[in-house]
Amino acid sequence: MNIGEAAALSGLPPKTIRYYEDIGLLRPARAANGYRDYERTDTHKLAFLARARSLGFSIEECRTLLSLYDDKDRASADVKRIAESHLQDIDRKIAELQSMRHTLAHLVEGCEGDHRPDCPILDELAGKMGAG
Amino acid sequence: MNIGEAAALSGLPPKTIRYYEDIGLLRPARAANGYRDYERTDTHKLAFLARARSLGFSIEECRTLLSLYDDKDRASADVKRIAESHLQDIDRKIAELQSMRHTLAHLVEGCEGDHRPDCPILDELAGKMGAG
DNA sequence: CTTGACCTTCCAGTTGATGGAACATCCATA
DNA sequence: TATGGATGTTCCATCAACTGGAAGGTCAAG
Repeated sequence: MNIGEAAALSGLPPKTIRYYEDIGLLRPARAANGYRDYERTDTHKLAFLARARSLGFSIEECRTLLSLYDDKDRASADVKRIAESHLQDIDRKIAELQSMRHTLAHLVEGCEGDHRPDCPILDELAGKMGAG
Repeated sequence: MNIGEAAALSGLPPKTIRYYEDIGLLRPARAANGYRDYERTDTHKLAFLARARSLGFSIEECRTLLSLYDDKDRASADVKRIAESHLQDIDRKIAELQSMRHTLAHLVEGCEGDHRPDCPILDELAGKMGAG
């Protein structure tokens, strides 16, 4: 099938699919006219990639996951290790965002939000830490 | 002062400071020898930028915040609006990450993590949604 | 006068795509 | 058979927000 159909089946835009080919994630066959020619299994792998990416796995992680997916003899522990490491990444990001949220919410609270120019948000961003 | 000292005072690497100049965030004076020449107020602004960036404000938000910082007549409401909108962005990101975390943790839980090739993580990424 | 730390500019690369130009191909219809 | 529109192809540029490195200029100390 052509790239358009593969795109519809996998949920990835054609541009992205070509990009994934560029970086060597998935190389489809070529038809006589030079068009990319995707198999059913290719669209499965593309959908796999779409899902893994949406879960925040990096392209390099996806590359590894895909090779594990292709390897019928791999141990599930290999996959689990990657997933757990990614889980830790996510936890770190959440913690960081929550810390940012905390600080920012505090700044917003202290600001009157009126017509006057006095603004504790700018003051604190500027390093003039006040009472709060 | 030279860029090195401004970097030390603001906490930003010289490369980043030059980049900020490139994109028009902060244009310092130049000394006779062509070196950038920073004032005290410049280093305050650089530190302001460092802090705003570390709180996740985008460069464009920083540009706006900096112009508000410079404008003695601005209303604190203007600043508060930006900060609140950014707070919402953060909340959205946290929610997204937590949803990812949830799904992924569920996958990891279901995986034996042993020598056998059966791996629910890959299965589910592939779209074969099982019992769980 | 040399050494080395610092400064300058410019160009390339990062991540993960996305937009567009210029051109080829295919299919359906007039 | 012509033609027109929807596809497909390649390549190049762009986004955020820097970072690294090359090639060279300047400065202060010894």
